[in-house]
Amino acid sequence: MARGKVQLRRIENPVHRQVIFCKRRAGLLKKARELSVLCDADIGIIIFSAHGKLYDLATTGTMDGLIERYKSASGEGVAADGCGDQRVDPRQEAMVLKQEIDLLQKGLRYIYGNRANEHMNVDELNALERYLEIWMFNIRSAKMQIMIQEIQALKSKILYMQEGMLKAANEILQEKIVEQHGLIDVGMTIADQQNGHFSTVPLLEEITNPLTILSGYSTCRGSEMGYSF
Amino acid sequence: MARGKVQLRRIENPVHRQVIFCKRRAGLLKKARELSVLCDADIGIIIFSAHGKLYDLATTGTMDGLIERYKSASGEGVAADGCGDQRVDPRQEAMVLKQEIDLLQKGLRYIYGNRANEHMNVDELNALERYLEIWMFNIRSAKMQIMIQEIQALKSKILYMQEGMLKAANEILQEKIVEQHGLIDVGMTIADQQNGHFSTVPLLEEITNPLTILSGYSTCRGSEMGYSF
DNA sequence: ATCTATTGATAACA
DNA sequence: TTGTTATCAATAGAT
Repeated sequence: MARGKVQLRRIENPVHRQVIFCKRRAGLLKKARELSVLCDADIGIIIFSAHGKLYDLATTGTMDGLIERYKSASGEGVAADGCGDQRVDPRQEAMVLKQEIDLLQKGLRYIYGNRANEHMNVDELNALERYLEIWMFNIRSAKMQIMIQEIQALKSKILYMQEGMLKAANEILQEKIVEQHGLIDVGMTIADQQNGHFSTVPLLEEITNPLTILSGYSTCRGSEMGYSF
Repeated sequence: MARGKVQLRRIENPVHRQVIFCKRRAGLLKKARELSVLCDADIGIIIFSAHGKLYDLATTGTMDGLIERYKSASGEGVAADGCGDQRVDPRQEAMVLKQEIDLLQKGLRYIYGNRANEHMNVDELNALERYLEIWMFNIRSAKMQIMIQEIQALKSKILYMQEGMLKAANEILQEKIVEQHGLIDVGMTIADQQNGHFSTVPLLEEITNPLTILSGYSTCRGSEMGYSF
């Protein structure tokens, strides 16, 4: 270091200690990142300051991922998960969710501009990308739901109008029939309306198809988010 | 450090990388111990070598203790878990984590328009959708940059290998020519090789193909955002 | 592993 | 916190 050889003992001056902590912590993390890059190693560092504040670094994936890897590597003899991976182990699910949260937080920080500290690798970016894709489909599905509701409301409203118009038309017809002829022409008039001569009215059958496609896609992982359509 | 400025990239020579890994790992752990003593901090370090071997350090207690402390400390940052962390029910934890994901989703909504309200109309959803598309674009761009760097590194490495092999092949040719014939056949021999009759001698033309394939592979998703190599 | 020439980290200061 | 500088510590390359 500089201007004085360092004594390997706790620094008593609190201000001095804080400054040294900040600088050496940065240096330690830099060294770790360098080692990770130079030698293709995966490194996780957890630092608690004297007051309990947490600082951490994970050069690969998330810290939780590294911790899991550590536990299996250090535990060696003990195979906690065993052979059957098919079962939906809640613990494992919780771990996955934690990693997803970690990823999203990192992504949010990435957006908000703290890019200096947060360097994401390709795997993390891929995971975040997949996550965002799922998110987007959830949003699109929600949008579709709203549109479907609006359309259904419009449809019922129009049906009501149609009923009213039919009723009025029938009344008029009745009057005319009574005036002039018999009851024969009434059926024809109704059939014409139901064949779609009102083109300004979107029908449910024409819109539900895209929604079906969306639902099918979103099941790839969307169900994990607790959404269903 | 010494006799040559260090390049912040993976060391290609395996022996060299192993030596550097050993030295810098020792240095990193030493730095961590110093920081721990000087500033009264609790530090845990997990290192996985490129081959998966584990090295670790815990300046206080055990690594597991630090990990537990890390989990509770980092968990508090994610969401208000104030009710107590003592319960270890994984299902409940999964529920909490799902709620945390929900919170993150709300955080993203906050980004796009500071709308605290739960319900979003179609226009808002459209805006959020566009925002996510931008986010994904940025992520894919970052990913592409990383991949481009890696590809360029591979290219230079392969070119270097090719140079060495071409040189070796030419030397072998020279020997054979001197041994067996005069200088008349030289042209023929070269021609034969270039047609692939000497399969043990990879020529420049034969090697560049895999490189092309690599480039093509990486465009499998990069092309979606308009990237090309 | 051990040994230096250099680079890199950083303690004190501002 | 951030930057500068004089020194010390780490280490790359060679043995």
